[in-house]
Amino acid sequence: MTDRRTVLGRARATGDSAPAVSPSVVVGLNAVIVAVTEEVPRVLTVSRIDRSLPGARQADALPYGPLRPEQHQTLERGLRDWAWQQTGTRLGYVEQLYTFGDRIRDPRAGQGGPWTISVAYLALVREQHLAGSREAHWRDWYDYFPWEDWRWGQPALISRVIAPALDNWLARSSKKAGIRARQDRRDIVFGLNRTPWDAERVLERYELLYEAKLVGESVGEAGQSGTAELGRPMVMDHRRILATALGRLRGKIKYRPVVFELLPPVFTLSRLQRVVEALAGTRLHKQNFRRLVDHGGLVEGTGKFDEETGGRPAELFSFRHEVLRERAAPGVRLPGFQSRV
Amino acid sequence: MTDRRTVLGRARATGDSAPAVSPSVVVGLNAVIVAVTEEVPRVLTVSRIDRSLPGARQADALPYGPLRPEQHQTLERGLRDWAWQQTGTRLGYVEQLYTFGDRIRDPRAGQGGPWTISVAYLALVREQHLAGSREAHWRDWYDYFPWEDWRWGQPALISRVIAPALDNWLARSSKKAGIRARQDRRDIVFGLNRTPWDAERVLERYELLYEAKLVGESVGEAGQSGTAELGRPMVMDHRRILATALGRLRGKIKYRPVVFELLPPVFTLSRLQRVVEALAGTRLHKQNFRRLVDHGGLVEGTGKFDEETGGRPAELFSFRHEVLRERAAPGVRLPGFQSRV
DNA sequence: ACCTGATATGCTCAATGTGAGTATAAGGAA
DNA sequence: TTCCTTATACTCACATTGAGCATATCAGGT
Repeated sequence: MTDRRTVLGRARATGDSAPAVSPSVVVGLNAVIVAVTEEVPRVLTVSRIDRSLPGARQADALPYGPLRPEQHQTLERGLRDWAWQQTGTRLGYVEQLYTFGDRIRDPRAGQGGPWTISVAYLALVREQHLAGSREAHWRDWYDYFPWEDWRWGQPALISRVIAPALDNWLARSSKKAGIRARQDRRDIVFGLNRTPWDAERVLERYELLYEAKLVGESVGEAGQSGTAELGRPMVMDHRRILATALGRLRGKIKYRPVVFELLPPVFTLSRLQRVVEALAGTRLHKQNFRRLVDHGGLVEGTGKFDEETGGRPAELFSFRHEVLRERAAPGVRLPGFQSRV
Repeated sequence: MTDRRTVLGRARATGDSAPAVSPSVVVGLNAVIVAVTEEVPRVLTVSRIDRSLPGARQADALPYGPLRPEQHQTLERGLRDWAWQQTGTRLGYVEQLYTFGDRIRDPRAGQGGPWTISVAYLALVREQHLAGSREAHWRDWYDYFPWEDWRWGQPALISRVIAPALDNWLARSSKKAGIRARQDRRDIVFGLNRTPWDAERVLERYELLYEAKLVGESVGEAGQSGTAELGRPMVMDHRRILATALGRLRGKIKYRPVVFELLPPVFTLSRLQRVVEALAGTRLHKQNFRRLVDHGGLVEGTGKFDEETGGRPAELFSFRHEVLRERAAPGVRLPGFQSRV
């Protein structure tokens, strides 16, 4: 108690009144820039050298840069700046995701070494060409998380690789109770043993694989079996950030009309549905989906038609901005899905 | 283009490979610690000197402290540490809220002055006595946001003070279109003109009042009319952080069983309902509420009864932890409410 | 013992929303 | 024309929700 009081005094002197400068903290800004082209959701990455890999190999990274206090007005503007400089992309819709700050995230930082805390953002853009940047690439985000795409049924990878590997992992627990706990966790996050698949648990799934040392980032120097299949690795903890973004986006489309940030001003309902399906990683019931967005006032027909469908021409729709005023929290709820088309 | 490339080169050299130290960034940790006692939701605050106020007056602040890289293992642990030192409270459930980082948030920081970015957390604790701390206080959070409590109908404050003041504000806009836009915004966030009240828009409401210079923090030196009524002010941007926390919590109780963090292990359904109502700021239909939590598998009866009710004794219930395994995202959905009891 | 007032708990019913399927429309290609 | 494809309309059973009525069980007063 006395001790607490003492420290409290210090806190007041240094912390609140005149913050002591802690020069060893670097604030990084990371951007998860998402677009959907055709049926595939993409994320914009740059190639970087990953010093934590043996031989300092090249690997994918998210556009990243440190906050420059003397230059950036706000965190978000700093982020837009870095995204523009590194990928040539002007961001539209941007939302803050999460701030990552474990010391362990950067292996270069030892005890007392420089901390990097990273403020990660999610940005949604319309599909576009890159202005000839050689180091920036649009990549299918399911390259990083192949187990997340259930549009063609449960990915074979899960039963073939992940489930056995996790069986192995849970057997490595010493106590009976520990095994039981690991079993539960595996079933919940991967939807095994008659537990339903929850599309939003992207981060939990990645972190479980990380803990079980099944993804490249956690394998370490020696290398281990079965990692190449489990998705393309990224620099440092960038895949964790990407997983956070994916999970958040999957949750958000259900209660906010953010999908339209990824679409041109006019679109067919089929195209809208394909974009939602690409993000959610599941199939939706077509008729019910139309009923939902149409009846729900999210879109309105333009009277024009798309002749390119190869069947009956589809009407072109546009987003009804007025819903934002009418309804409290409109989004594209996900009605039942069929894992087979 | 050439310019972009050039800067890009710099970015690689300094930003990614060996981050340049930006010594003028201080990372602060803020805690919004929430408990519910009886019918009132409370937040734990400390008294601090606010240099932005004339005469450097005392004002309420959130427990706050700078991240100490040499001492704190993770951001969250740093936060728990500060909360413990400043309020004597050990935190249980903790979740990251948002990272605030505008330069303008700290008026001491001029151009090139020290930036403070603040990582804010939401913590839920059970009601408890403070261990005799003289500067920490539990306060009714509706003291800060008196317009947010609709449990006894629409607060008189809204029609008496806020609506007229906002009428004044929208008339101050120069253009016709600007007035129309302000009108829409006012109606949406405050549920005026037959727009429904959306309990989650706490931050939007506070920011609107801030912009309209109706809350203490934005009035400035001169002082202005009608600010004392519009809630207790806080230091710097802490009330904005608090608004963020309240909105987030109101949203979260609907889809995650977090309310139980605020309750003892056993409780009556009435008490559970009163806690939810206190957070949501609205009344719920009693019978439907029980049907929801009971039928939904969130709670289970213990067979014991609370005799203190003053009527028929109420059964004591406890949280069913198994529900986390069974259902994807269980929460206490808010069925219809009656603004009058 | 009986009434009153309080709270708890059980049950009904209509309205709405959701999952899943069938039917029809309108294009192109064989 | 027929077949194939995609779009769009409609139906129907079932679950969920909003709202209210009815009954149960206590305390306290008469």
